[in-house]
Amino acid sequence: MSSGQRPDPQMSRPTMKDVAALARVSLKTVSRVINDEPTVNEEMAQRVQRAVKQLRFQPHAGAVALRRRDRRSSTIGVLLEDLSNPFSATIYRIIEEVATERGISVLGGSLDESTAREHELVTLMMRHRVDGVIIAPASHDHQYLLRDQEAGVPFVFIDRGPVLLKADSVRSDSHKASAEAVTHLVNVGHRRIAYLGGDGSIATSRERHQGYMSALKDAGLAVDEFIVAEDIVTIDGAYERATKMLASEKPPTAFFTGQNLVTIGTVQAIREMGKQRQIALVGFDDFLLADLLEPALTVVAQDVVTIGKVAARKLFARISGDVSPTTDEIIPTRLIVRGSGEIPPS
Amino acid sequence: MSSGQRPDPQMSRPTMKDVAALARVSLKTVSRVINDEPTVNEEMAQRVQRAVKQLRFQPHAGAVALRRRDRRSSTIGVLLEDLSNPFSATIYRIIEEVATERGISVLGGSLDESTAREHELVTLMMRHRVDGVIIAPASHDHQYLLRDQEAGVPFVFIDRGPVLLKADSVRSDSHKASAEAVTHLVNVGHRRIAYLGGDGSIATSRERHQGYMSALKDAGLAVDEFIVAEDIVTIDGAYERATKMLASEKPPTAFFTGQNLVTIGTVQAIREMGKQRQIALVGFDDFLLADLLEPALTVVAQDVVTIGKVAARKLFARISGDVSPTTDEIIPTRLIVRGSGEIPPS
DNA sequence: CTGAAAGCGCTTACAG
DNA sequence: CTGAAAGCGCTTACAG
Repeated sequence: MSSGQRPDPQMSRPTMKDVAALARVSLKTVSRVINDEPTVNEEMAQRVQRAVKQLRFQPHAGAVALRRRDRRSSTIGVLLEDLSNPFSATIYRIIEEVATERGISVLGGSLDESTAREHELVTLMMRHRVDGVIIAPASHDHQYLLRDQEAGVPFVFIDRGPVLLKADSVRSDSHKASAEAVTHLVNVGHRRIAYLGGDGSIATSRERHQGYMSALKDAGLAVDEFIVAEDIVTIDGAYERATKMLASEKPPTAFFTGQNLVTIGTVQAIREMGKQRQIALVGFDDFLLADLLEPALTVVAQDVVTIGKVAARKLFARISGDVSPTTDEIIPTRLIVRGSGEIPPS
Repeated sequence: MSSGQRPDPQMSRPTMKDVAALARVSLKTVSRVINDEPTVNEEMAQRVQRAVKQLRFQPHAGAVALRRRDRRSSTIGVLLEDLSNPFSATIYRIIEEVATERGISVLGGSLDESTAREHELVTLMMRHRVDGVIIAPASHDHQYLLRDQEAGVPFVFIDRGPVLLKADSVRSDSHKASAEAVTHLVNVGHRRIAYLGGDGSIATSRERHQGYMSALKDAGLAVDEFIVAEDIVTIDGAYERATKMLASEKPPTAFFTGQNLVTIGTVQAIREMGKQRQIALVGFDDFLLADLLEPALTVVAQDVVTIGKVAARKLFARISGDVSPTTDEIIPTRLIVRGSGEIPPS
């Protein structure tokens, strides 16, 4: 019955009990040494250290979490839109960085704009008793998180704020950034500026659309619904809409595109008509190679690194017991002028 | 002392005990219902179901794992080079997909080509008792994993094979793909083809370099070390080396670049000298927008999606008890002809 | 079919 | 300073 035997096909790993036996001390003493409690006899401590090394003992994180007073699992959950897209991937990476420094592991998940998937993944995270969650939600009602919040799990919202829930959030000012981009085009002389944006049910998409609208209004320009599209979710979709607009009788002289994929599809459309030197374009979100296109792409860029860092720090502060009022951090965006947005109307 | 009370500042979550009390059955019966064991009286089962709903009970994954005979934690570890780069991010996403279908959570980590970080993160994963690991290793000696392997944790290597360890692996044939790319340039008429590659200590980089060498040899061409660089790790580094080569007395007429960032830096260098219509270029790895450059980029593309899927399936097969001999899956690459690789020497 | 007891691998609270 | 007992939230093995 000693744990040195292996009844299973798979060898069992050493436990604290094995360490205690080898070091000829009690379980509790091993626990003390492992957790760096100072009140241990030097000689015993060394025996324990040696036994730990010899057995290559690694404490079972699950068992530790189960028994600890604070029930910390040393894991956090990070739920983003799609970990394969550059925005989500960068955010994840930054959070991972901050977490690893603290010995915390990260459970990651992609929501794909699906409320159902969000619910599933949150449930899964809760079963794992993560210490906190950073989420770019797909859903539009976050009351369901209240229960877990009250159970002590902090949630930090990223990119999109919480709805019907009080929680910290970190994001860019989409409205202002979009207005800035459109105003930039107005200043270059454009009067007929198209908007192509992503799924209008997403808060950030709506804000970008509204930023476009208010910039037009401020410039005294009327909105022409024919050159406004806010339901584009693929590169091809953007390509088609942009092509249609450009081929119309009254084509736009400039585009503001509210999302990465939309920007790419629009570039393709403009390029295919050979109009890349006539039609202006400003895109939301920067991406690798944007500066290698011809003309290079003018964009409003989010400060993705800062968003991730601020969110991670906020989460860890909450986990460490920070109970100050929730905050809504707005991270500044930056207009990067590269050429495509400075083409005057012809 | 009932768990309905909350001595802590943070409310405690309902446990199976609470469910049992509310449903007026034993713990074991609740366990049976939750685990879909069939031998439960219909009426009791319903009482349990109702109690579970009412309390919004979620089983504690850690406690379950601790007690299960097989000790499954329902988590896997995914350790890749850098989750913010498109290759790693796509792989992660695919694995996540396959895992989520099975109710498995994914702990992700970036190794950044650091052996130390690899060791740390593997240790962390082992503490969490992950059921298996998919790893694109930074280290060049994987014996240290033997212990965990024997303890029943399957490892699937991705992108790079295991060294001094027997384990499954899934990757592209870097050597063959590179040779193909270089031969393509030879067939276009090039006799002076430069190689710019990433960190030569990485196995895949070495294979790409060797593929370049053997293609030259097959074509009866001599190697000129001046136009070979295999220690480039940044876009700027590639830019500088390419610029230097192009500015030399005997510049190359074509480039084969062994990695994404290197390709981008080389494009910048060629472009800045205004030679994008004279100098040919084939890159290893495809990327978004490669087809929007002028000329569009010819690349050898890895089938990232298949690599991820095959690795994930292999891991889950192992976790489910597959004990067949280890395999080394080679996923075919594809030469995508777009223009930059078909420019003849001038 | 149902339940009381034991125990997974640890930490806690309490004696000595 | 050290250790024996209890218990975290579950499943297992075993009676009834």
